[in-house]
Amino acid sequence: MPEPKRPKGTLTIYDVAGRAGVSIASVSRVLNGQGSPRADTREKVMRAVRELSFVPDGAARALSNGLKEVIGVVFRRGGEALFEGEDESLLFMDVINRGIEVEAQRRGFDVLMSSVGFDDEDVLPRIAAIAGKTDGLILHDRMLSAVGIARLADIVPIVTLAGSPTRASMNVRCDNESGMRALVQHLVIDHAYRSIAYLSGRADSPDNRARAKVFEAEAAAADADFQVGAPWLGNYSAAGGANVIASLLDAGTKLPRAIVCANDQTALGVMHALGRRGIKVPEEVAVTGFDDVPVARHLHPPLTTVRQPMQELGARAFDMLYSRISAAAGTPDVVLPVQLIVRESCGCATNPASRAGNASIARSGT
Amino acid sequence: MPEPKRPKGTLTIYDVAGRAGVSIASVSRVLNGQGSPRADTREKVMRAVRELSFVPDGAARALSNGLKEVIGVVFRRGGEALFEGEDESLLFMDVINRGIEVEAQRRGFDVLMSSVGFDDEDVLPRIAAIAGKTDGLILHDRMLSAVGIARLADIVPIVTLAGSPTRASMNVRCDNESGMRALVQHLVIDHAYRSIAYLSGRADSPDNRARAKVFEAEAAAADADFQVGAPWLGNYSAAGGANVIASLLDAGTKLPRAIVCANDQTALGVMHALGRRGIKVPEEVAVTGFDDVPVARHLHPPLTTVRQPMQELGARAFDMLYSRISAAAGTPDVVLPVQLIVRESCGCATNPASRAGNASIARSGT
DNA sequence: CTGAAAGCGCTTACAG
DNA sequence: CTGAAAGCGCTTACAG
Repeated sequence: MPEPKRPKGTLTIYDVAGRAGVSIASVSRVLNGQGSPRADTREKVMRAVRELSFVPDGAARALSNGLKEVIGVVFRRGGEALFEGEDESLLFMDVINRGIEVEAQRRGFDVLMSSVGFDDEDVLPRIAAIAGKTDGLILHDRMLSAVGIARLADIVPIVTLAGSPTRASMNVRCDNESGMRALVQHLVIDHAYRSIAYLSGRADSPDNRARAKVFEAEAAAADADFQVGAPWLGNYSAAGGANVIASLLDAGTKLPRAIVCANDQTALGVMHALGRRGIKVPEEVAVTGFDDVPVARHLHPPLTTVRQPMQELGARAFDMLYSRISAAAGTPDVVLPVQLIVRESCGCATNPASRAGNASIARSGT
Repeated sequence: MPEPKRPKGTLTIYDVAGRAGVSIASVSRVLNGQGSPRADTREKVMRAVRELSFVPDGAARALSNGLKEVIGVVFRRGGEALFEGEDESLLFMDVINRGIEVEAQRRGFDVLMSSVGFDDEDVLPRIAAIAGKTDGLILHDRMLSAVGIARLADIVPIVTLAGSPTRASMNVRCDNESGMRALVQHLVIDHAYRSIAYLSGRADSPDNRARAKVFEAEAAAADADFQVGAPWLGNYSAAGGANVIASLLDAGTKLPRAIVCANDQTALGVMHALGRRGIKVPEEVAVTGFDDVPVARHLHPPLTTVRQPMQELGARAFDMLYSRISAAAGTPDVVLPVQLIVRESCGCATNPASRAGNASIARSGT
């Protein structure tokens, strides 16, 4: 006997119960593996579920048991004009998000991915709406003020990325200090460069501040000439890096022997700007990045940088959120180790046998 | 007077109503802009909402009005062993997903991103669970059989990507036919290559079948020697492409003058394999891709390929789903135009003034 | 314009 | 083990 197809087909647990000849409570128990339903009860229910292709409504479920099994991830998108060679998809956020998603899946959680524009002013209402649809939030770098975080933290647990923990929220970040220390030491000690500059990221970024601080300390410790601040202010974008170089060159400034960029994107812009002026990297000016984005190994020369475990960063962020959701516990502050990746843009030698693609050995120029 | 902080803090619309001295209906109306609440009613409600940092629960809302304002996106992740230089983040899925998300946001929808492993067998239950949490589904290439789609389509509207529409689902895809036609004609006519092969993608992929078919037709029409099938079976991965070349070379086979790869990833693997054997691209063998992934312009030589409007593909997919959700209407089948991107791997000349990064002009080798 | 009340589709004590 | 019933936090006719 064909089923009387309901027009707007919302099949409910009542339909299943009716067809199986049991109560809705039994259907629910079978579906969720609660209690110990009798074998034949289970059979009847499963058959009805199969025949009807029944799928329980997530909203009803969430409302009933207070768990949506969804977390939200919020990040900034676009904003800076795209620079040639700079593609949004090389942004490391994607890798972090992938890490979050994979880990979430292990726990049966799904992930609401939501981006907000770089210049959007009042993002709190938007993030609040997401909070209402989820059990917890992971916020990428510089999404919300401490006040905004505190306000939302009353609604759902929050983990921030590359920030710092607050009274109300947890944080995961990478060990900028060790990474920058290794990088600067490589330049001023291994390569013995005596003049060196730090081309910054956004001034308000905690990552940037941490990197700048260690840069100064290590350069000073090695007694190298170093430059930071005023003319060297970038914004994490390739265009920002390129602009700084262009301005300095236009002003007739002599460049230092090595330029430490706040991130890979900036380094990309710097290398491009140097290339346009015919300045050779690394022969005349060495350039380094930070992040190890996928394209870093494909640059000319391949970029020396610091690799952050981005996928793990995402996974850890989810773990922290999950333990907070399920157990109201969780470490508030986690710092992940990083790794110096020596390629060629720092001036290191080349392995002519290998094409681009290796971690620490790659061929420079031709 | 300090609020008596509820331990597990779930603030509800009742709390707001109480504080504002109105009914929950009024709170709801103010919050949703329904009806015409009096100015002072609105005031009182908004103040209470602000003071309490109230955020309505998405699950309750969804259950009540039958709209979750969430759509699901499902795609395959990982699987193929990563090849050097091949990074997951260059997969074009990310770009498509970005397109979906941006468009969804315009409508106030959020996006549940969910990946399943490449080799996961029984994905239907997992996708069904996602269907239960959303108002509609966008399925990337080859996620579900027609039967699986039909089953889920009773629950939520479905848009597939790069497939074909079914009685129950809609589809968006790019115009493989025109793209491949332009590409092959460029090789056999503009470059006058007389021998040419198609290194395929996964045999079960609709995109692959469409591309293969046009390849054959155009090569035959130009009276060129062409090879397809048996030894030329790839799987869309760089490793797959490299393996085909290695096997052919090991078997002493003479390669054709040009190799048309099913996608950019495959071309990446092919170029790498050729490089290892000292075979020059494009001087000895020309290689082309399909997709125009971000890294394509950074290869050596820059890859000639066909650009698909991936971001727009995603946006259109959402639009189709949205009109189906909100109006029960929607075109079931959309085909988007593509563009031939001529760089250097096909044998085209170079513009020495520009470094990598331009669309159709870039410098080959050194 | 506003409030009391029903209902959205589940889960889960509570009896039996 | 199983069923009747309450309740999760909203929205929305329906009266007033």
